[in-house]
Amino acid sequence: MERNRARMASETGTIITRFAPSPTGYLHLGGARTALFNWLYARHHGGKALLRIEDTDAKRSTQDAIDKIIEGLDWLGLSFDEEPVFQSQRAQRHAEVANTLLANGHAYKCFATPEELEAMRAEQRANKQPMRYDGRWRDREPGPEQEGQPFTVRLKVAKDGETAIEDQVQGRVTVRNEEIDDYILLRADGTPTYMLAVVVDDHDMGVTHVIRGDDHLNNAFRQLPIYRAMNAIEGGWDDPAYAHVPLIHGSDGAKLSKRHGAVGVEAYRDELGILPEALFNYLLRLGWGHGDREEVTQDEAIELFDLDGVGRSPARFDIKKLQNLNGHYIREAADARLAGIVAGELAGSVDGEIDQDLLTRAMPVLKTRAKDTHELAENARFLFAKRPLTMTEKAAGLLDDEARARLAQVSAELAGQSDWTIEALEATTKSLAERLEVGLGKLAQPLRAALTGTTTSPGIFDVLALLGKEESLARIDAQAVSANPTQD
RNA sequence: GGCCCCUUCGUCUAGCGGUUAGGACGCGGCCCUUUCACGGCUGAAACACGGGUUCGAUUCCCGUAGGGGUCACCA
Repeated sequence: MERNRARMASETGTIITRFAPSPTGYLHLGGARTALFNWLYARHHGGKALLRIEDTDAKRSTQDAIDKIIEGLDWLGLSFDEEPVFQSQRAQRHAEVANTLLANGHAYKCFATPEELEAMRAEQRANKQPMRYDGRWRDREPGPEQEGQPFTVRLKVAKDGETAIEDQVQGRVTVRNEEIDDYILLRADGTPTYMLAVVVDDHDMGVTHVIRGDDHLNNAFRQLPIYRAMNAIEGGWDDPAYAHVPLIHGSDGAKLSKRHGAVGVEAYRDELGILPEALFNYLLRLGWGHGDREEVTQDEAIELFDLDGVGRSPARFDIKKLQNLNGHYIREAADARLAGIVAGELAGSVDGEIDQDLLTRAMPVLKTRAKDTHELAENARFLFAKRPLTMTEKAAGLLDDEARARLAQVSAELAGQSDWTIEALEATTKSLAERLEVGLGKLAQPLRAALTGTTTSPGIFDVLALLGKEESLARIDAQAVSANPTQD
């Protein structure tokens, strides 16, 4: 695959990005945004967005995590090109590159034991020296005593000069080469380290733009020497372009933790009732801006997104803004789709069948009143309530004798109503209020309590129309006579 | 601790030498109104600090402070 694709990419100028999560948990917000930016950059430039699962740590990687990540990406509407690459399956190729490096003098064998290295670090720590490998095997030939001993393969990094990258987000960043130690490429058991694997995989996959969290910024300076060494040896290993995106912090400014956001994206759907397009939009605006644009659809995002719109400072996660955006997208969403979601959420906690058609018809007046799908479902619950309705405390308090008497009058009036439409119902009720010389509220609030069991709901005429004449009158009549007649 | 990055309203951001420093969320007020929302109008709210450069700095440079990241035979 490898070289062909790499060559093809550089020759055609096709932009190739990749999202490379390690499947040790779920797809959290930070990962989702990194995935989003990679995806958008590729789509905007007509390139390819690839997915690579960095599962080389067998102890921590699980199939469940892999499924969760892919599900999460899918839910957000991010579809990647080609089948995902599993890093664990490429160990041989990684070793091959390490050996090429070794054979060409760009890497060397190190026989230091883990214990020895730990002692070295302890000493550096005690002397307040920077902690890094001291190069003790860099220029040393193994003697007879090393015969048959385990060794690691380390990259031979230039000791003088400096390395600079033109980061697409952070700008020019320079690090002195002495800061970069001869890190391990191949472990004593012959398996590749992450640092080697990313470079080899990115190269072989033809990745032209490495867009990732800026916790990897320092890694760029460690990874670049591999590209340069391989380029010197066999050519075709051009430096990729880098874009290090600032991390997302919790609302308290600290690193994202389980407390605030380091949960899988599916939790936003299941626990917070968030729509994928809302999270998509929110994530996009977290760290990226385009003038005054706030509400951006997926298609618009593809059109507008570019790396120069990405900010350099870390952003805090703000649930309030996400919820506001979610409310916006709920109002935009198709009624039938929302009805489907709500039916799913209500299933099991509602007696009898859930009439999705009724739900769909109710959606236009329901969706302006919810900022998440849970709230939407709760607000729809009255549609399926069974008589006698359970009253909230406020609703019960509202239904005093006077209110009940009014309900009886309304019932009598509405019983003769043949045209059960919002307009007709409104006209009838208003004229009744006028005749009784009371404000409409005096009739509407008791009606609301009787019809929904609560004091807040969509417009009362909408409710009447939705419930239909028979059910409406039944609910009204159930409350029109005092449930607890005064004993006198 | 070494190295690297960051710093405009509480939060997300626009700004790319000269602006009444703009928008959005949140917050306050008003309007709409049968409740709750939605919607509309409106108000309070920011250039971290100190030096430079410049006729002029939010904007460019250098410090300081604060925040973050990273220093494994993890990824």
